[in-house]
Amino acid sequence: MEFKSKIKQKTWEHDIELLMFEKWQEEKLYKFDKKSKKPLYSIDTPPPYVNTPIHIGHAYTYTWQDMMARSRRMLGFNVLFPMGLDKNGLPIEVMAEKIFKIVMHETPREEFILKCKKMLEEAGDASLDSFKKLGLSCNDWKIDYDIGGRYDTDDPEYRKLTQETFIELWKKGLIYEDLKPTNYCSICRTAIADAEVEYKEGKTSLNFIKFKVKETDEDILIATTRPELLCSCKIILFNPDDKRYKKLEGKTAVVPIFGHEVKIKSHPYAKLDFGSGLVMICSFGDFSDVRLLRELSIEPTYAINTNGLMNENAGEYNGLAVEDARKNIIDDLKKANLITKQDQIDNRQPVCWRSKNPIEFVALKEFYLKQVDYVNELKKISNEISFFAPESKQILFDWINSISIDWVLSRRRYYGTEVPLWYCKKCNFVYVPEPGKYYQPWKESPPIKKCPKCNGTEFRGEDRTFDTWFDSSSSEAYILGYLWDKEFFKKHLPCGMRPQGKEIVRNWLYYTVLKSFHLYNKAPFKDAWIHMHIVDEKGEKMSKSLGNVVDPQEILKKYGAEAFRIWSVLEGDITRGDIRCSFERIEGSSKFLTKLWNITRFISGFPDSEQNKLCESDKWILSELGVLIKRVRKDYEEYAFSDAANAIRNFVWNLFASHYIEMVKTRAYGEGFNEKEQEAAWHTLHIILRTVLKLLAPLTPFITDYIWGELYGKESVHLEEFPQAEWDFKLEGLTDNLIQFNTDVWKTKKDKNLSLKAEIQVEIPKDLIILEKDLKRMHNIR
RNA sequence: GGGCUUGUAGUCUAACGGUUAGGACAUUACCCUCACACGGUAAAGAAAGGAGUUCAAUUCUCCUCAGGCCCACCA
Repeated sequence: MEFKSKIKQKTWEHDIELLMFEKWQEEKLYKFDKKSKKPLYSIDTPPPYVNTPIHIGHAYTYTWQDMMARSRRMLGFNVLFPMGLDKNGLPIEVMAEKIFKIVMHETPREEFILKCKKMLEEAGDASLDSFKKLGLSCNDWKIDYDIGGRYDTDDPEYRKLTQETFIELWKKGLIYEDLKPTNYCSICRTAIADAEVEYKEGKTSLNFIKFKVKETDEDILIATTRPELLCSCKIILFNPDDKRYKKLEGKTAVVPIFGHEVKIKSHPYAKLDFGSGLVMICSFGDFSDVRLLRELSIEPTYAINTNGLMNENAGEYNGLAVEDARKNIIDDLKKANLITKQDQIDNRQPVCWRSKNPIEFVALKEFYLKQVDYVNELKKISNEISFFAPESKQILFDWINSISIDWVLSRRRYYGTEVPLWYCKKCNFVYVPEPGKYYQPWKESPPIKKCPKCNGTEFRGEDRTFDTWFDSSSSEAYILGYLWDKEFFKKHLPCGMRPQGKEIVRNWLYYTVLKSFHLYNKAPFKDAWIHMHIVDEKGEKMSKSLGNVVDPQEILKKYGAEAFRIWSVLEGDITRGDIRCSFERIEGSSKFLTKLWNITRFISGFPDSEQNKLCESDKWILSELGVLIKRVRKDYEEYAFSDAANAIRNFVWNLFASHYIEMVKTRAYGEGFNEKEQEAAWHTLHIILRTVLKLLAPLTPFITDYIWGELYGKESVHLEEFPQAEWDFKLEGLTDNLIQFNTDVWKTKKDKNLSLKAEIQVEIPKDLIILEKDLKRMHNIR
């Protein structure tokens, strides 16, 4: 029989990928059916920032999410796999400032917002092009199946949800406004987030200042870089192991110039070998002052105002800029002979990332969400989430354990969700509107005409926005249809899966847990998949400055999505460690696609016949296939796609192609076998191929669907169910000996310099005797 | 500085405390064997260092070293 393949070209050509994708889209292949009776599997995908061109890490992790979606679909779930874009907050504002050369606080709010919107519109779709090319099977609540129908976090609908959660939390009494020390830049005149703080290396003078001990009248030396804060000095600390100062425990010190008295206490924060070993804690010189005063329950005395000037607490330095106050106070201390020494030391000063101005802690009234009181409950709820990999759970717990203050919710920014509140101008009554609408209090009137308390008619709208994580931490509610069908939402919370990077465990994951606890008293998801990072070939972090950034578009263009996908899954598991990106290895992995392609070409030459009288070789490979199916199912259930891919590859290449196909080739051609035997081979070859295509479909959706269409189905392979072994053969025990026997024969022929077709005389081992007929033909055994 | 985490050939990745430490990519040699030279058959190549537990350790414990991540940070 002459070989005639149904498929002409010798390799998989990836040009066809985009056409296939468009066809899937037209057919609405992955349409989300909210009325489906199947159990729901929802994926709370991480919306990437729109302003960054999609990074190789996005390409990789979204591909894995797509594998979750596709495998769960085949396993019988109704899958909700939305795509979102994050369009709130600081990075957007910064980009707008850069592009339009404007400064946010100097631009009218309305105008600034319009500029942000304009910029986002232009950038939005470009970000999604790579996702499309990767073949992601996203779907959405509202849109049937169209990756362009993703959700945006700055959509009025989304912001409505954010505000609704705020209102609910407010009603539960979990939100309060309080005057607390906050990072503040006096040039930008705004509170700034920790993420906006930069550090500047520099020299500064460490001043050794004399204090008096009240009880003993002795002098002690305190080293400080911030003498202008003497007026706000609240306590003096020494290390518990510091023998020099043991005697000072509980005594009182008198602050020079200002004359107020403060306690002296031992505390491990004070270091033995720094300065004099005595440290004064002021309100507030840095983060640790804030932390310590809170820990020691000491009421702060603020010395600096929001305008960056010293206030009335600074006595004669009132009204001076911080720098000037420092100069003056040092002069005064010197005149009074109260400074014994000034050392020049290196230090890192926190500065505003934008103005490079030193940051001060000033008292600002901000909104807080309670969390400190609920740490144990949060841990309990977090324990209900299964982590992949399990070790990643610790990252969340470490963070929960480090929580010491409530969550500062409000920001003095423009492009974010507004805090939905109004204040009565007459009596200061706080009006909280009813949920169900998107409110913009800075430009709208409240939905009431009169103040319920004093009948006043004038209101002031709140002008602050939320921390963007306050938006993000409701993504699970958003995707589960909270806005459109509360019953559905209630029924399906917790969401099936939260996939995300480990670097945002402390905000995105944590805050979502926090809000879900407060609002629904439930864990937000069943599973959390926490990934590490893609690094370059040498294991270095990719960064623009190093010039080692890999653009996924380049890979997609050169090798295609399928090559990228099979590489991403054969290379390793990104939940267990960083993944190195190497073009060479992508090319290497893609050889498997060619192998699969050529196996298909071979099999496609034979009819897909029905046959019940299988030979023993057929039963053997089907036994192995049965083992593979079970294994892959388990791997898919546990998101171990890498393990599954390697198992499939190993089966296809090292068992099926190398041994089974070689064994039955002559039988399939009908040389020396009867028709029944020949048909048994055809039948088995097709069963295996069909099953392998189904097993691979979630990993490599293009090539499998293409082959499926050519050989088997009118309908897509992606509508198939996960395969089951409909046979019960148990011959997998033969495998090791079979491989060994074949290897030995090949080696013998090679050693004797014989062609593989040459006749040879060997003895077939006893346990393989059932395969005798195929083996004899395979090796041309006499 | 504190915490978490990881160290298997040039690279990537496996293996209940007992294996000749398996496989892949790259390398080398031989082979165009009618699905595939993006293939086949072979060859060479590995446990970071040290101590302990054990009859037995790549696997468990500790220390050192080297990465990675997170947090804090010199008053």
